[in-house]
Amino acid sequence: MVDKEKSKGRGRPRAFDRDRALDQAQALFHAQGYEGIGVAALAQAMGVNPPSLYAAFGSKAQLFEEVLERYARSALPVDTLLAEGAEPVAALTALLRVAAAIYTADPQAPGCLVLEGARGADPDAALRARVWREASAARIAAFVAHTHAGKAATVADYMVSIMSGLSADARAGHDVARLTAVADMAALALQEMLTKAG
Amino acid sequence: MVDKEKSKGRGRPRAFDRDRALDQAQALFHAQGYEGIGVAALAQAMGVNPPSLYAAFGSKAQLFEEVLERYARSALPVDTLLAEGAEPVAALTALLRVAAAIYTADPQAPGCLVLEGARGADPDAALRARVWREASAARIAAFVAHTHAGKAATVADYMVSIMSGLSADARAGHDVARLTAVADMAALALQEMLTKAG
DNA sequence: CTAAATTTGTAATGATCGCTATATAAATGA
DNA sequence: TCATTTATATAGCGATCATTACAAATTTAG
Repeated sequence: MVDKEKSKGRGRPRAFDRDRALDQAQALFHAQGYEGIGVAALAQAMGVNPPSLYAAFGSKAQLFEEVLERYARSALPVDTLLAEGAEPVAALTALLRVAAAIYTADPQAPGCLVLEGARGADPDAALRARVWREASAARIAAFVAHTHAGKAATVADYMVSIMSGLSADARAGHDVARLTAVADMAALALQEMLTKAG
Repeated sequence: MVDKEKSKGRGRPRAFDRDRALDQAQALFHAQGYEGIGVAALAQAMGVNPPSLYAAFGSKAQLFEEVLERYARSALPVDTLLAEGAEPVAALTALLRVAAAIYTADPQAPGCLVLEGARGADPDAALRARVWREASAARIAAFVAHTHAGKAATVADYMVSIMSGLSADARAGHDVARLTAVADMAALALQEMLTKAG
């Protein structure tokens, strides 16, 4: 019984582009964090008044959830990098290096929106972000399990932990070279873990 | 010309224990984050009214700074673990394992107060926490430089990044076993980095 | 042309934010 | 004793928080 957006209904038509509004919200959430940006500032950047924001998205937390989903689905090319037949060490190393690049690509939106959101003080926002954090861990674990079933959980934990550290580095202002150096060093552990017996 | 606390002065004596008040503040900041706890709640937990808090500590940000310093000096036994003659791989591995244990020791205060504070949305608090984050990186870099001067900066970056990831894991609710598994896997990269030529 | 439906902008809600003006209480120094 | 100094508690400051009443505007259905 939840109303979904119908392309054409009866009343007054919406005066703003929902996707463009979400783009603006994503930029602000990424730059300032969930708690660092207020609804008034969000609404202004989205070119909308607060009541329209609430009518369209429900609440600040629900807006954040929609932004998180868009980001999680598009930020990292996980499905491309972790294709079924890919060599595990190379694929995971590539994922870390791409993360290092993407986390530093936009100086005004450093780090990973999901991983940073998962650490926020607001329990509602953190919970919603953690859903995607865990989804990413599960995605990596499934990939690793194809070749190293017994190590999948630990390797996935390790990957998410490394990416969380890279995200924090990016937010601390480190540049792509420093992030990449850390990513490459982290890859040494992948090599050891996945190519030696144990 | 900054007034320092004198053990005895003229006026009415302070009615609370400054150190115990800082303990309470540290517990709340650690549990809820700088932005997650308000001055009113801090004052109540410290057994003090807001004006006394401001008279004793200056501001919320300055109180946080004092808490950070206490925490940074006492949370991890860095000076013991990174003693001058210690073997680098073993010492740094031990530091990661101790961090994993400490970050999960108190379920109500998971993670590292400094590393989590350095990530907050409040620029004032984040800046003050980043001072200690960088101090830790410098401390580790100096230790590594004794034996591997050319790799000190990258290894220090790596260590801080790993610890930041472990702190995020702790805040996500992972237990000490999962954190330790990640720490041990991260140690494989230390072994590779510091015992092979390059 | 009218009624129902939906979005719009204006303006305000109560709550909480960090912080402080004010007056009183309690200590010391003269 | 009495002025000075410092800490105390009460109470409230303006600002901002997420959220929403409300009425005017704009659409389609009948």
